[in-house]
This record gives sequence, C-alpha cells and structure tokens, in this order.
Amino acid sequence: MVTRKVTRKKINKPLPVDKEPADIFALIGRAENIEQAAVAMQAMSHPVRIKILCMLSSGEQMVQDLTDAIGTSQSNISQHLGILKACGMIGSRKEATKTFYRIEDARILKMITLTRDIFCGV
Amino acid sequence: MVTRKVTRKKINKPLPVDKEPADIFALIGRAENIEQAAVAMQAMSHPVRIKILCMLSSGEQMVQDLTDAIGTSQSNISQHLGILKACGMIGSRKEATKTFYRIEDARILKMITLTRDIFCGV
DNA sequence: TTTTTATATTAGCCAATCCTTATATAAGCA
DNA sequence: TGCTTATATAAGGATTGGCTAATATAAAAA
Repeated sequence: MVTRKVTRKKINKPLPVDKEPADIFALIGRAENIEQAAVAMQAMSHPVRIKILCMLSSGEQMVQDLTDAIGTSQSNISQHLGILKACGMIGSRKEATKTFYRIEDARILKMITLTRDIFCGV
Repeated sequence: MVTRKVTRKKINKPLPVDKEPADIFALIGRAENIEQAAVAMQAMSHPVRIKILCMLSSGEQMVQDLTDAIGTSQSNISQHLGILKACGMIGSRKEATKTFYRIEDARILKMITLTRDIFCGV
C-alpha cells in the first residue's frame, strides 16, 4: 500500500520564488503564492518570532539585545532566529563574537508592519 | 517539582480583547496584541485556510462550494472551518441542510486582503 | 418512512513544533 | 594558555496539528 502522505511543506524551507497568475475565485489557482503566504505566516505566527521581527523592523539588532528585550532563553531566541533565517526572512552579519540580524525579505517587512498596524494600532 | 510549562495559547481560542499599551521598542510590551496577532496568523497559516479566507473575502460561501473549489475532503474543510470559527474569524448561518460561512472579524479581512496583495499581487 | 444530500464530529496515527538542558564553537581578554 | 562572553547546535520529551476513515446528525426528497 502506497502511503501517499499529503505532508505540509516544512517550515524551514526558503520561500519559493514567484510564478504565473491564474483565475478561479481570483486566486485559489495561485497555489504557489498561497503556499508562500502560508509558509510566511506560519514562520511569523509565534509570539517570540513576531517580537523579533518587530524589533528588526526598526533596524539591525544583535542576539543579546533581542534576548534581553523579549525575555526568553538565549538558546530559544537563537532557535527562533534560525527558523526565520531558514526561510529567508532575515539575514545576519557577524562582528567578532556578536551576530547582528536584519530583515531581508521586503514582503516580510510589509507584513509585519501591517500586522502591527492591524493588531497594535502602532 | 512544579512543572510550570510555558505552553502556547491553543489555536482554538477566541482572540482575546484589547488591553493597555506599553513602551519598549514601540510594542514588545504589548503582549496581548502580540498574542492576538500570533493566534490570528497561526490560524491563517495553512494553505487550505488561506484559500477558505480568500474565498470568503469575496462574500458568503457554502461548504460544498468551498470543498469543490479547494479540492480536499469535506471532512477536512469542515475541520478547517471549525478552527477558523473557534477563534472568531468566521461566522456561519444555516439554511436548511446548507451552511454558509462568512468572515466575521474585520481585522482578518484586512489581513487576508493584505496578504493577498503582498504575495499574489491581487 | 426510507433514502439522499449536506455538514459535523470523532478517533487514531504520524509529523511538526516548541521548550529545556546540556554542550559546542569561537573570539576577546587576562 | 585558560577564562569569559556571545552565539549556535543537539538531544529529549511533551504537546499540538493535520490527515484519513468512519460515523453522526439533520433536513429534504422520494
């Protein structure tokens, strides 16, 4: 028996690149785009990661500062940063022992800004 | 030993109501809002649910039509609808044997519209 | 009343997520 | 060299998420 599993795309994958448009219901056909959006939202949908993205949306930050401001373990922050980085949302730069993270994907910056706007009125 | 677990808010909870603002980094302090945003994004972050919301964003739809257009089992659609409904994103209305769903939360309509805009350019 | 249509619910399984604790790496400093 | 600081990685277990298959409900149709 072929156990064909319809497993979801893992979160740690880079967001795929764009493709052609479509028709039904204005966009259900755009499977690629929908997938991208889902992966992006899933990656963003954790309080710690939202906080990280919010902080990064005002510019580069180093891990220590993120850890202090957000208030969880360094290991935990590092793992969340890893998730965000794995799907291309953020990038990093090393300077001696410190690592600085920044938002890489313009769409994510837009998303986080809008999310903030909608849920925080900020 | 008190195994104090920092469990995340379950997805099947209504979005909590607003509270007071804060200070650090413009909004890290707004835990309530961040939580709301996270719950909302998590609920939206599945291809099937995004498709459902997209379809609903152009008006009320019945289960059968959603099922046909999206292309998964009726049971599956029903379960996803349940998730969206449980957190107050959508509402429903019965008419004989049919159930019509619609978007309830204005913020979600905004979110889905923007997501569409950002990822699909539609 | 039986059958059909439309939708909801439940159980069970496997995969994914998340946190904690412990350890690794690697650069700067004494 | 050895210590400290900053960050990353890995293992482990607990919980959640998501699918399928089976069943329940309930209204309409025959």
